[in-house]
Amino acid sequence: MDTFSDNRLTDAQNELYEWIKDYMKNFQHSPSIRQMMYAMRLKSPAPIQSRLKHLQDKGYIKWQEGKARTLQIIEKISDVIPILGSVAAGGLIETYSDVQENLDISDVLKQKDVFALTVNGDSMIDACIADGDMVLMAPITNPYSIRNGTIVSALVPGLGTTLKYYVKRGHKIFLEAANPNYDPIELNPAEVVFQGKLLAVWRKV
Amino acid sequence: MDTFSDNRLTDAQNELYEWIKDYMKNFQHSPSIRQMMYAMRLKSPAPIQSRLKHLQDKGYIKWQEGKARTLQIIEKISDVIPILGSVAAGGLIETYSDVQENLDISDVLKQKDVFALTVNGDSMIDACIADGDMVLMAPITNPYSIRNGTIVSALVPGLGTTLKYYVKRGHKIFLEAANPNYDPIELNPAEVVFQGKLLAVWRKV
DNA sequence: TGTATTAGAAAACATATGTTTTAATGGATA
DNA sequence: TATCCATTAAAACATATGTTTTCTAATACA
Repeated sequence: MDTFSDNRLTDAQNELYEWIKDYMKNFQHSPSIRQMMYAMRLKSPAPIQSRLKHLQDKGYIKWQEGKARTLQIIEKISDVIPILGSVAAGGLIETYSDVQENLDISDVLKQKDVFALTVNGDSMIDACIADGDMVLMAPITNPYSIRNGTIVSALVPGLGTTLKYYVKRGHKIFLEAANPNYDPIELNPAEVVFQGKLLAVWRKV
Repeated sequence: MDTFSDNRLTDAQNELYEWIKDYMKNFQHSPSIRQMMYAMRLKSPAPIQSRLKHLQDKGYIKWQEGKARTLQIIEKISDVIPILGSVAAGGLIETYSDVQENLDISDVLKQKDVFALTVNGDSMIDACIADGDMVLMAPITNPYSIRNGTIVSALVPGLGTTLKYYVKRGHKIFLEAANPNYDPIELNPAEVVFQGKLLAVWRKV
């Protein structure tokens, strides 16, 4: 007996399921049964309820009985990815079995005014930020709040923008690379504008 | 005139707004006005409606009038982040001005059965994959399709799972680290199960 | 072909829930 | 203190919507 056949969807069920997911992605809330009815070109809510029950039995959705528009999709939402375990990048470790938790990148993405920059060059290579990486940054509103060791994008007017470690010593600010081939840049606080601090690194291969 | 004061929320409005966001994150659908009423420790729906109107006027939410549970949070959804330009990680380059394009990570996330692994150790450090990084992997269905040089997670039964470069020479498979301190692992094809190939790297700082 | 099973239409029902109205309360302002 | 405004409570209303029932049409099966 195929364990998957239990959860397999009929065409009608699958069409409804895909439509629901699309609706909820667009509107951030559940559709009503009558909306699904129209979308499925039906003229009575009964078939929809039947399909919803099947989708529920097969573990695709759930809802709060009697409550309007309370569907929930049971599965990874957009930005949640199952973390299946750890991999050794040194020796070998035991295999992973099942989902441990979910990788949720939304907490970074949903922050206010997050922006991304493309990295050029290798001055941060020892911080594992490589040429071509995307760095996700949060705007810096208060330069005095930056802590030493933070990776920031800084604009030095007339010169340009750079990604470096922020280090403040006395009244001087040093922008230090994570690559010994580059010398620190020494600046007065008035000479530099800090644009963002590093939240995350994204590398697509 | 402060342009921000228009959109600033009162404590009551902010408490409701945060509660709504939390509810919708948890349930994937909108709460009802009476639920909000109870959550805000009120005994009548009128104050909630007043606060919702203010949230709407200030551009935080919207809904479909007369329809139950149709709230939407107005904010940049999901997975599109403005790319403001490049930063030098070498010398200095010109500053960035405006949005160049958007970083869309959904193409990776939306792939079928993508999963994530936590990286342990430093054997891939020269590939800029550091201890603690999350690697996003696509399942490998056909081991013969793996190209030399791909980074894969491989299960060596009885030993464990590891993240390495895949290299095939003749009838032997070599799992090579990106760190000269680690020796390649030499295997026969029958000894190893390939689970995923690297799609992207995610590092939250 | 005839029967059983399923899907759909139609109508009616129950209620969850948005909306409105009115009055009471509390806080700010003059 | 008196007045005004915003907030809340209470009640009532309208309807969107989940649910149930009954009947018919379509489909599968023997």
